Amino acid sequence: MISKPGRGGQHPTMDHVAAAAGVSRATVSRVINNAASVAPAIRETVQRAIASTGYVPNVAARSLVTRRSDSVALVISEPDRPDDHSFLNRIFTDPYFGRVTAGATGALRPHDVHLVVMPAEPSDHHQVVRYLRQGHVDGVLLISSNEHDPLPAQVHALGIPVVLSSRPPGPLPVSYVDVDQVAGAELAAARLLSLGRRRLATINGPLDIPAGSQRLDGFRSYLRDRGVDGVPAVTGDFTRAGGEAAARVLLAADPAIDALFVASDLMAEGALRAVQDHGRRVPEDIAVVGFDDSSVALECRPPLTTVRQPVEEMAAEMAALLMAHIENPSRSPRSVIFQPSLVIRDSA
Amino acid sequence: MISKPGRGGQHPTMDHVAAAAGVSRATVSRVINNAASVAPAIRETVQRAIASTGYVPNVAARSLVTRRSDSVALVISEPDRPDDHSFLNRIFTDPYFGRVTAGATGALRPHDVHLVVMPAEPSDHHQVVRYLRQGHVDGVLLISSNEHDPLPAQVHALGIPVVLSSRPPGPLPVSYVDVDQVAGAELAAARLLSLGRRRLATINGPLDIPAGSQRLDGFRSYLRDRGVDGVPAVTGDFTRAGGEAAARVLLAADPAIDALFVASDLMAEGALRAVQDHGRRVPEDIAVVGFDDSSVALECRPPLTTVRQPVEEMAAEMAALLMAHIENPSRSPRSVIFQPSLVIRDSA
DNA sequence: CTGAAAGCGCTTACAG
DNA sequence: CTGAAAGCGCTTACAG
Repeated sequence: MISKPGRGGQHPTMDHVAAAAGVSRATVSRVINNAASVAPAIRETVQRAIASTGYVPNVAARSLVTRRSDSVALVISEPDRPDDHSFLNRIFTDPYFGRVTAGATGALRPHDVHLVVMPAEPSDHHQVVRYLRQGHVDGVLLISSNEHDPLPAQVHALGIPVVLSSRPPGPLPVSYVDVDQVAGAELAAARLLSLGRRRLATINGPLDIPAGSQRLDGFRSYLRDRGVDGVPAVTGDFTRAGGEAAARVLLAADPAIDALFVASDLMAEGALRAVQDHGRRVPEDIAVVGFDDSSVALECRPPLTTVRQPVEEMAAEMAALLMAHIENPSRSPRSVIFQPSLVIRDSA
Repeated sequence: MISKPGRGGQHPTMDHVAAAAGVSRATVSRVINNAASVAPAIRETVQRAIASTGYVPNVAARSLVTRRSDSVALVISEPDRPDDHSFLNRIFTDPYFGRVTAGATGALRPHDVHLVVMPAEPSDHHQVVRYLRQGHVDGVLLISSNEHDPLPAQVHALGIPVVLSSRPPGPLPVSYVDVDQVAGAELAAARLLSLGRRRLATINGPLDIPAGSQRLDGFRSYLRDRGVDGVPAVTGDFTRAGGEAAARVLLAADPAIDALFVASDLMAEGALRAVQDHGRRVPEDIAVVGFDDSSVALECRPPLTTVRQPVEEMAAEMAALLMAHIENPSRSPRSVIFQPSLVIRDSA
């Protein structure tokens, strides 16, 4: 007894089907893989045999020879935080990552490729790399925003197809998808200016991640070019609580600000609260523009005017690029940059 | 320096390691799988050979003989909705499913088992079943709340180990994890009564799912036993918008209600808005109790008093049960019921 | 404690 | 268009 029979009885193998159809195993394989060269009559016989035996291919055996697993990893590489009670919880309840997962899943489905979602704190990197090396997946979608994250380079060194969610830190010949961060910040600045606001402030994301620094730079330099200088900025951590705290700091320093650009909707939701707790109305006293157009923008009171980032589409594009690289490993890396747009609601 | 296996380059196999270590392939296999019977000196030699060759086992080959994939599916079976612009989006940004995913991922990690997350609308059932039959995974965690969902029975019929997130509809010999829904509703009712409220109302979940009907029944019968009858109820769909709409209906019917039990925090957040839009204060005019203790409970204004359901722990327990069933397929199915608790914050 | 050998269930050149 | 045969890279009874 080499191995115990499969749960629920023996599964039929390709040999059973071949016997039932009176053909060779090779022919059954060709029918299953839609090889062109099977005679219609035989194809039909085989299909009937497949149906009658209830045959389902064994994926391990197939993978062993094709060297394809038909699955792909979505690695979400995020720094851990001192106050992180639960890293996994933060990742899996974050609306941004949720949208990414939804977009990637949807795009992969027509390819019959499945997604293994792997949140990765720095301490998990080793495990992730080992997993990828073992050939569990055909490629990886790597969500990494931190400039100093070593994972993109490590994954690339594995020689496994990979697509990043933003420009790689340093010269890595790897495909990536991004949104034009600067253009997005400019859209926000222009809106606030057009509303006649001149006492602007901003809550930016962490400066060691491009989405943080580029949105800040874009916002400030657009304003500077139009004569608005010295715009105060406080750094938040892309969480609701971080946005709320940052807004308090800003309000304490200058209670008279009349406009606020917040680098994410989640932070904007927190900021809205701080502003309102401070007794100021939105948008009458302070106009607020967020970034992302995630579902929280609609849940805010008032509904948030925000810079829309088509996250699901971007994730779908990442998946499409990855599939192309898997299909053709010598394909040149390329980047796809999405243009953001302004969604005007009630907050500005 | 280990030579990296370039694109198209050969990964070393077990034979390479065996040759490098001067032993047989079988011995290398034993070292890798921690078989007890390897002499320490040989074990060490083999380990050095593994390191120097950069060998990593091929998982497909291993799976083919062990019949284990070391991954598990998390199937989230949900009805689609007429107004569902994006099913995937709804699933992946739902805080409840996020907590489930986090809990399961964390519990599986020590087993070195990975999670394939599969949202499944009714139209996807066929695909899901096929995926499971192909042996991609060793077992399935099935999140299904709808009483008429055929998937639990279908998956069970596959003979693959499965653990459900609630009592199966009908007599299915399958393990499941649940929270004591009735006890939770009673906790809410008792709290509201203890606050002196007598004009109570409730927003319940869909009645064709146990979490919907049991919370409603538990709430009403607890009150009835204490002389409070005819409590109005409106059904919501467990979304924020659904809760808001339901609260409006309730308020229109009886503007004088002084307490509200809402069957999920997400719906409670919506209800809070409707109540406040209606010019009524929480908790002064209307006390509100939610259900779940998800992160949104803390984000509400005021922070929500709610019935805590330890979702992450429950998901971890599901994972533990599943691993046990995989390890020992003849293990008897069992159910594990968690007791809810009341978390008192500001809304009641 | 270790090795030779069989076998897991497929796919795919290679002939015919 | 079809089949016989080799081979993918492992694990594991079986002998020694």
